Amino acid sequence: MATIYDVARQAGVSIGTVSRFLNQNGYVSEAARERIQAAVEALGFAPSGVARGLSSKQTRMIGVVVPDLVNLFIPEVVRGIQDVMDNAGYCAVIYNTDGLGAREARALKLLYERRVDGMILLPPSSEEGNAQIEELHRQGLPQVLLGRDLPGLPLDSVTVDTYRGAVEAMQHLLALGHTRIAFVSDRRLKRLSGRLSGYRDALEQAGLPLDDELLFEMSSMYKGTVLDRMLQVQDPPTAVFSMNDMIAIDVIQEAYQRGIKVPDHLSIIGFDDITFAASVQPPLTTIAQPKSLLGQTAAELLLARIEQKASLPVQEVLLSCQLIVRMSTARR
Amino acid sequence: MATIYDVARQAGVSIGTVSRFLNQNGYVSEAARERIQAAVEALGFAPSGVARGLSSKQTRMIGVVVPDLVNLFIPEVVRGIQDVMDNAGYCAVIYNTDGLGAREARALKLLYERRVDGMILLPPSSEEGNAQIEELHRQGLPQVLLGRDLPGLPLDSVTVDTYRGAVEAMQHLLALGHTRIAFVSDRRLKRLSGRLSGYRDALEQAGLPLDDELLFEMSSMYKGTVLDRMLQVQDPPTAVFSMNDMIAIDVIQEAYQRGIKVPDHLSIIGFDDITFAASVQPPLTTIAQPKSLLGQTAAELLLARIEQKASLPVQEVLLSCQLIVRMSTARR
DNA sequence: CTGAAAGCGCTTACAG
DNA sequence: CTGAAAGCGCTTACAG
Repeated sequence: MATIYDVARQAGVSIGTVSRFLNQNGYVSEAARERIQAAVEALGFAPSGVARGLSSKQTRMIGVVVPDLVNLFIPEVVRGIQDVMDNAGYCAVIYNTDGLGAREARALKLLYERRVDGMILLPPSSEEGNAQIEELHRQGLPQVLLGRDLPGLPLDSVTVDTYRGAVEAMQHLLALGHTRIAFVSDRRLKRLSGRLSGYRDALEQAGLPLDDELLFEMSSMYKGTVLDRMLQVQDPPTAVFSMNDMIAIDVIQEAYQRGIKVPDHLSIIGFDDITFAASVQPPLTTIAQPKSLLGQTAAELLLARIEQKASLPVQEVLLSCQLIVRMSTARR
Repeated sequence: MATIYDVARQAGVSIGTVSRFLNQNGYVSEAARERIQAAVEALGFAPSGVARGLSSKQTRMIGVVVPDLVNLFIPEVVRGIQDVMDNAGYCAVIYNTDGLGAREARALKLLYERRVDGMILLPPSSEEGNAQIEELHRQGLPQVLLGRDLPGLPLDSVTVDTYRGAVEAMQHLLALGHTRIAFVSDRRLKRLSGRLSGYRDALEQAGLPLDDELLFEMSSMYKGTVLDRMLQVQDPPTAVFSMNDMIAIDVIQEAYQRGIKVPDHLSIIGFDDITFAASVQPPLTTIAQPKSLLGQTAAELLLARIEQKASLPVQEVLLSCQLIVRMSTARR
C-alpha cells in the first residue's frame, strides 16, 4: 500500500509538500502539483485516515448509539444523521445496544477508544450508560442526546414534544365525540411518559374522568388479548390511543379478527407515523414524529459542538409532532 | 486525555511494559501489574485505537455498504453482521449509497482511506462501484459480497437462492389450482432477476403458457393502479406473485379499496418476510429470506478472510428461502 | 521480567 | 514556495 513517502519520492519532493498538496493548505508550485498528482494516481495512493487521525487529533468519525436498528423509527433518524454528517465529511459508526445498559456502557467505551470526535446517543438511558456519558463528558468528548435527557449534565439535546403530540391525538379523538378512550402502552417503553401525561391532561381538560380501567399494556405476556380485555370493561372504550404505531397496528389486526370494524366500531390513533402506517387497512391516523429532522438536528448540534467545544452555550432543541388524519378514526 | 506515557510514569515502568500489560502478551510481574492497573484506573486511561491502528496495521473496523437503511430488509441483515463482528471485537462503519453508483464508489473510497480491515457489500451493484471494488481487491482488501455477485472477481459471497424461492412460491400457487398468475416487479429492482426466472420456469414446468400480459411493474409512475391494469387483461389473474412484500402489501391495499377480497377473489404471495408481513390484513403468505443469517454468514466469511487473506480459497455460500404460508393465499 | 529504540504514516510549525 | 524535523500514541522485536 502506497504511503506519502512513495508519492514524495516519485514526485521528487518532500513529504511536507505532498501533505500540503493533499490538504490544499500552504503553497505548492504548479510544477510540483502536477508531478504529485501524477504520482498519486500512478500509485493509487489514498492517504491513511489512521495516520491523519493520530497527528491531527481528529478522526472525523462520530459514534451513534442506538437501541435497535430493526425498528421502523430508528433507521430514519440514523438516515438524517448520516446525511448531514456525510456532507460534513464525517463517518458514522453505529452501535447497537439492544436497549441493554451494560451494552450501552460498553458501546460508549469502545467508541471512545476509537477516538470518535463526538457521539449521538439515543434512548433508552440506563444507569451504567449515564455514568459512562458523564465520564466521557468530563473527558471533554462532545455528545448530543437524541430523544432522551440526562438531568444534571449540560449536554446538547434534541427532543420531540411528545406530550404536546399526545394532547393533540386526544383532542382529535375528543373532537370526534369519543369520551371513553383507552391508552395502550408497551411494557418496555415505560419511560416514554410524555404520551401518558398528554393523555391524562387532555382528558382532565375535557372534564372527563380518569379511569384506570382504560389503561392497557401490550406485553408479550398478554399479546393478542388487549382487545379482549378492553371489551370486558363495563362501558368499553370507543377509541384507542396507542403509544406507537406498531401497537396500533396490532390492535387493528385484533379488531379485524373479531369482526370489529375500524373505525366504525372503534377508532384507533397511533404515534410515530412509521412507513407502514399509511399501508395498513385502514390507513392509520397517527401523530408523526419528525424522524429525519431529529437526526439532522442532532448532527448539526454535534458538528457545532465539535468545532466550538466549550465556548458554545448548551442547546436544547424541542421539535414538534404533527397530527396525520387518515382512516382509522371516525366520529363516534 | 491520558496516554500510555502518563500511565507508565505513574506506575513507574516503561511504556513497553504498559503495552504488554494492556495486550496481555509478554510477561509482566505481579507487582507491575497492580501498579499499572491502578494508574489506568486513576487516569481513566483508554488506549487510543488510532495509535494502535497505525502501529499494528489493523483497525478492527469493517465497512458495510448498504443501499438504504430505511427498508425493512437491510437493518436485519446489518444486525446479523454486527452481532458477529461485535463479538469478534470489530466495529462496523455503515455507509448508505441510496443505490447510487457514484455514492457507492465514494463510500468504498472513504472506507478504504479509513483503513477498515475489510468490507461487506450489499446490492445494488453499479459500474463505478464495481470498478472500485476491483481496485480495492487489487490492493488486497478483504471484501465479501452479500446478495450480489461480480462475475470475474474471485470474491467471497453469500447469496440467497431466490430462484428456488420463486419456484416454491409458484408451486404453492399452482398447487392451489391457480393457472393465471401475475408477476409484479419493481422498476428499481430489475436486477433481482432470479425471482422472474423462477416464475417463468415454474410456469413452464407446469405446462402453462407464459403470458407477457401477466407481467406488471410497480413504479411510481403507475403507483396505485397495478390492480386496475390486472383487471383489464382478458382472462385476468386469480393470483399474484409479488417480487417483495412491500409491493404485495400495496396490492392487498388496492384490492381492499376496490372491494376485491384477498384471498377469496385473489391470492397474493410476497417475498422477503419483512416484520410486517404477519401484521397486515390478511397476514401475508410469503417466501422468507434468512436475513439475519445472511448477515452473520457474510461477517464470518469476512473474518476468515481477514485472518487468512489469500491463503483461503474463495467461498460462495448459497442460503435457501422458506415458504411461509399465512392467509393471503387460498384455493382458487 | 523489563527498558530503549525504531517505526507506523501522517501534520505542523519553523527555517530558509 | 519547500525541506528537515519533531511529534501524535501506540506496538514490536531486540537486548539485557
